Amino acid sequence: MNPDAGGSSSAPPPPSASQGAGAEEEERGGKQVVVVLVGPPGCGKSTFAEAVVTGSTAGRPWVRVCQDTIGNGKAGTKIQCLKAASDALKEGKSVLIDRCNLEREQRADFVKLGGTLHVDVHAIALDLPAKVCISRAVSRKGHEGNLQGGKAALVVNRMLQKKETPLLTEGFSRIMSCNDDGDIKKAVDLYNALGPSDSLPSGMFGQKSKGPVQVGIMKFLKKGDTSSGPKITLSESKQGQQNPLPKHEKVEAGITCRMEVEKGLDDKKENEEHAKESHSDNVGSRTLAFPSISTADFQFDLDRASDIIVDTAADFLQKFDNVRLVLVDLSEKSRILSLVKQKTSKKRIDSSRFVTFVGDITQLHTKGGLQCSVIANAANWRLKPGGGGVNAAIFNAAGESLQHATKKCADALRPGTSVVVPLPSVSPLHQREGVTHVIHVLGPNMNPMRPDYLKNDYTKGSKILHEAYNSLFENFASIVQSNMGKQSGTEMSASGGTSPKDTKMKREDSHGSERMKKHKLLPPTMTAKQQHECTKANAPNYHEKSTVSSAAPNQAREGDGKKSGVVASKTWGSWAQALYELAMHPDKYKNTDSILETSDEFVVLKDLYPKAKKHVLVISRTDGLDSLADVKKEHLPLLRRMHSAGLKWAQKFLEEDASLVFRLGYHSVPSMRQLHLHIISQDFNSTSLKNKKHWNSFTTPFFRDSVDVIEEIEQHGSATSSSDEKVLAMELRCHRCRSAHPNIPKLKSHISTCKSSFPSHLQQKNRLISLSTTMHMDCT
DNA sequence: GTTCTAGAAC
DNA sequence: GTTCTAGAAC
Repeated sequence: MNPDAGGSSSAPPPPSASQGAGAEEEERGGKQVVVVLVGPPGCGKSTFAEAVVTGSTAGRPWVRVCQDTIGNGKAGTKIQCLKAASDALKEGKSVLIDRCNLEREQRADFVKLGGTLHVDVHAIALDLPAKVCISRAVSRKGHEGNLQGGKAALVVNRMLQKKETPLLTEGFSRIMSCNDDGDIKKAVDLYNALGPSDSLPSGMFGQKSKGPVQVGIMKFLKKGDTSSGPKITLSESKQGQQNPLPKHEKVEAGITCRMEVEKGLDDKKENEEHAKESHSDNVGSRTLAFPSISTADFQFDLDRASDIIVDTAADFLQKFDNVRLVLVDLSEKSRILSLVKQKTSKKRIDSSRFVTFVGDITQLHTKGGLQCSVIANAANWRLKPGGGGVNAAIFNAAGESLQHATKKCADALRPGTSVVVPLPSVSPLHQREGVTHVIHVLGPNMNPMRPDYLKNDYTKGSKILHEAYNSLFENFASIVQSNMGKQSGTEMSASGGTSPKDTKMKREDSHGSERMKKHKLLPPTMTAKQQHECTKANAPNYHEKSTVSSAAPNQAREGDGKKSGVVASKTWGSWAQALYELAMHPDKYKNTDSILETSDEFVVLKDLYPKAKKHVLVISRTDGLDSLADVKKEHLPLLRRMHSAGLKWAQKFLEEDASLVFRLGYHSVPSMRQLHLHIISQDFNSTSLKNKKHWNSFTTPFFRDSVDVIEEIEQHGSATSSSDEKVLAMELRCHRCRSAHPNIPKLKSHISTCKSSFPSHLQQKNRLISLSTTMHMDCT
């Protein structure tokens, strides 16, 4: 086997000499090597080491140093291992370090030993799926370290949580990842074929690109306490350099930046307008400037890319108010800018909130008169400076502090993801241009000369580009949200995140994830039988429904839902009929203690699956009024009375428990038909709150405060700014302090103790109902 | 190994 | 909306 093959058919070319010891190694012409095996019990380290020691066909002497057996056949110490390795090296042998070495610190001494003795150090990461390692470790017999059976599963688990992927920066000249038995065999063959004076190319090999990972959660893990718990480095993919903009496209001196593509006085005026607005409204702190991702050196099709930019930007702007996006390109002839501009106007996106800009992204303020505190960088996977284009320009303009700050945030980037780097105030880009954050983004590559070439697979490519922009915008929103938190009185009507700098992530201990003890649910509104009967009785007529107008439900009920011109855009499932049935026939259910109040207009019901200590519904009895989409001006009196009824019940609950805080509101897209107002206490202390959708439906813009809905209908005649269901998939954030949490149990554990005050926008317009607000209301 | 999520079915 | 469960994550 040719050692240059790198042991993996998908291996990228070795990285530049500056990354490893490549050039040096070649000069030395190959010599001994220390191979540090990295992997949990059960990954096959010993088998690997034995296979190399006994199977070497090229005459290189190997020694296996195994901590499990080094103490006269029994487990020994790391010091013994170091001594044995050192002795073997001095005898001219190469060494395989057979111990877990999962943490950087655990393997550092072996790397150092290589340095002291001028021997190359390789890492072989045996990255088999955890469950494979566990099942092997559990079922093995006669293990040298006596780690087998049930105990092994625990140990493997604990170890894997602390795993730190080996990095070249630790001092390894070569890192090879084996993700399955095939990879392992290739690696063994490679080392077996290594003669005494052969050397292997340096760099990273065999990294498997992992499937999509939710960026918010990645951020959470990345930002988390570094002393314990799981860590994910972003170094598990490979990408090449990206030169997003051709170097020859220099900006003219004098009038460097222009709004849009055409020159002229009008544009200059427009530029000045923007600059003025920026200063007066502080819009700069809510502006993201970004280059087109992947369309330059990564050769992504411009037409497709412009579609994706416009789509993702439109989605984003719909979700978040008070933010502005600026697509920047150096050339006034930029095709991507004109395509985007064209498509933006077709889509009727607010032109003040999404603009294209010709100019240098590193001089937007000084040369373009544009305030943008956040800029995006079309980064390379290593997050290194250089490579030309935007990446080089930004790293140059920002100075060394950006490199250091970047290093603190991430080691590398996967295509389709981004990472926020707070720009230190010493950076010239910060001081001169007012840039406070740089978001590095990596898009898909369609350039055969670059790594991770997607071979014209635009299905995959488009998906990754979508992910890249979504990730960029989400990270931008997090920064804005965090800034808003600091500036009292300013609002951004969306949930977002906080920047890594501002969020102190607490990592809950395992007890935090303990499931809550189950307790008996409230008596059901309807028995299963009753529900079934109601469904059966009405099902033929109820299955199709248009949410377009209030007339549609009636139509659907009258016939088969296929009346001419009516396109059913939402189907209510049989389970979604319960509230309708109750609203139409409350008498049938009056004996259940779930019904608190009935009037001609509404029914007040304890939620069958309360998502908080107190959670009731005020259900409208108007036939055909199913969701906010159906609500018109004529329904305002009803909405106001529903609100008053809700308020009354909240006050009643406050008399019982003064510590509660309530919100009254509607779901943007309800799951049950028949318009219903939620009155829910903000403790969210309930076993029925089980998943992300539950949480986000009450803590993101998906939850529409009743006061806002009423105001909106008063002003516009309809509830226009309803959020779509996409926000339900957003990362989990505390509704008080906005900290992010990796899963529901951890989130619930956090909110049970979080004492932060509520975000400022909730504290306005009586969106929150507490004892103090009701007392205030009584007085006025 | 257990915990947790997310998609399908209802 | 919930329940169930496969499989991903830990």
